[in-house]
Amino acid sequence: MAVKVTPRSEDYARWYTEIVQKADLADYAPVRGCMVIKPYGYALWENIKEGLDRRFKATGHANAYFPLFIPMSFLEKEAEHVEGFSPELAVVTVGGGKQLEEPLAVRPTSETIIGHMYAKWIQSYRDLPVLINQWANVIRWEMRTRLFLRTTEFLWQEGHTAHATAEEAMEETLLILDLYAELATEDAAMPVIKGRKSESEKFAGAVTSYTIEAMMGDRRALQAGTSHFLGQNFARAFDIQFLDENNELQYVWTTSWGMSTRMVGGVVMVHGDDQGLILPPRLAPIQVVVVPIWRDEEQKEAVLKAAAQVRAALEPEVRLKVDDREGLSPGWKFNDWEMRGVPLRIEIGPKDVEQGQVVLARRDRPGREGKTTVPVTGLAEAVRNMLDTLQADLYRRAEAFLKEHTAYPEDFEGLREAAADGFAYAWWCGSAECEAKVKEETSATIRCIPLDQGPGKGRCIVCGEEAAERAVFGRAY
RNA sequence: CGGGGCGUAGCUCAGUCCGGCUAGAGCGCGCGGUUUGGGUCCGCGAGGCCGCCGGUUCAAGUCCGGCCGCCCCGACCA
Repeated sequence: MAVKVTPRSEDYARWYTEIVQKADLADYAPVRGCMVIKPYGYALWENIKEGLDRRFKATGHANAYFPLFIPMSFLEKEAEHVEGFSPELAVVTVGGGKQLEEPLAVRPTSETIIGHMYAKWIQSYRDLPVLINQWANVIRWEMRTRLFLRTTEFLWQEGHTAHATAEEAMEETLLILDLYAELATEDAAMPVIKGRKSESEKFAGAVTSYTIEAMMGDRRALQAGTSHFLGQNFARAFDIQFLDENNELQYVWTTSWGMSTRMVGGVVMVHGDDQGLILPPRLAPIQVVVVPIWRDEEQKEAVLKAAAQVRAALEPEVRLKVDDREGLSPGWKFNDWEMRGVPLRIEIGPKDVEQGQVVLARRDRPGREGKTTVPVTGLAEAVRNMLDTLQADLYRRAEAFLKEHTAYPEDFEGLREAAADGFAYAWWCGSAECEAKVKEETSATIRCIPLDQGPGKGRCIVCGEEAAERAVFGRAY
């Protein structure tokens, strides 16, 4: 009965932090800015990971592993790259009790060391393309950290590819962006906007950065995945050259792309409510929880037997848990599993056993409204349908929310209002000055220049000059 | 790095202003009973270097100095 979480409307940041901990996703570690991902949170990450890994492999990528330590000199080889990352590097200067000859950076990302290796591996156009991904941890010494959203150490995948032509590399960059968007929309039920980053927001060392941007429950933007076209910047810095069909020496074209444990935070913030998490069925570590209800031993036996039959009917297709813990009331268990965001609950009591039925309760519809009684015969079918419906409804709800808080302002005042409420699509001339002015006056930034532009031209919402593109403005995480 | 807050039981905190004898509550945990269709109730119990170091004092959770850490808000970032 008692509310245990700060309501979202009262303090969104606090709601988020509390929910992540109370749903057992993560806990603070004894090191500043670091967190422990607990088994339940890790299981959620593993499902995201599997969704990505499957898609990468289906498109010809292979996993490999590169070292955690990167010689400092490597990072310094690409001018923009070092400038972008040096403020947040962790550096090892002592090893085995001795001062190191060359300090080692703990990888903040692996373009440099992978570039170094690619230079060794690539000789001929026959060696291309190289399509490698790695699952790894990285360290970035951030000022302010938040569980999952920005931690000093985080887990991610980073893909690094090398191609013979610019076209092919660009194709790869956009292919990956599509895979990210697919994971977000289909698995995480998270609507996203695919777009290009502005110069000021792009990855340090990239020619062009692409992103998927999602709207969180507080109407702020979360960059959920990025894919970079690196041109020949790293190829030149690391001398990655190959002989083409005409026996001419050329630099390769590279890409890099990443999605991180931040995505877990995104799932929490897109779907969660004041009762706790709401997990999309495709990603939920537990899709269905069975809560047996009994009064005496006789009932207990009958109910648990029915629960076992339900389990047998649903497993292994459905990830299911029977909560047969003693001494906890059903109501307590309901709240507990709601906090953890389990999409579907099956209640089985003596009455149900008697009548050959169970009660299904869907997480996205609180209380009695979300409950339906279904016969045990054909339960598997009903559960499968319900999970599909839930997955679709979660997406629809998030999409409606996104649309509701997206505006198309015509003037600067309108932009100010729209950006305070959510996302604003507006014409932008492309100048850094206009971009900076918006940031300064509204605290909103250009989240991306959407790939999906729609027709026509307009005038920059800031300076009034001709503008060829619309940008999406919003306050960001 | 700037601003604010906080370090006392596993958690949330009271006690600190105004020093005092055996350091408290609620939740959680263990045991027994009672309950179980939306966070049952009762009893008993375990659990503390009061963040760390130093100082003042007959006496420090409490006063003084220093240090460390964490959280929140801003500037940087997946």
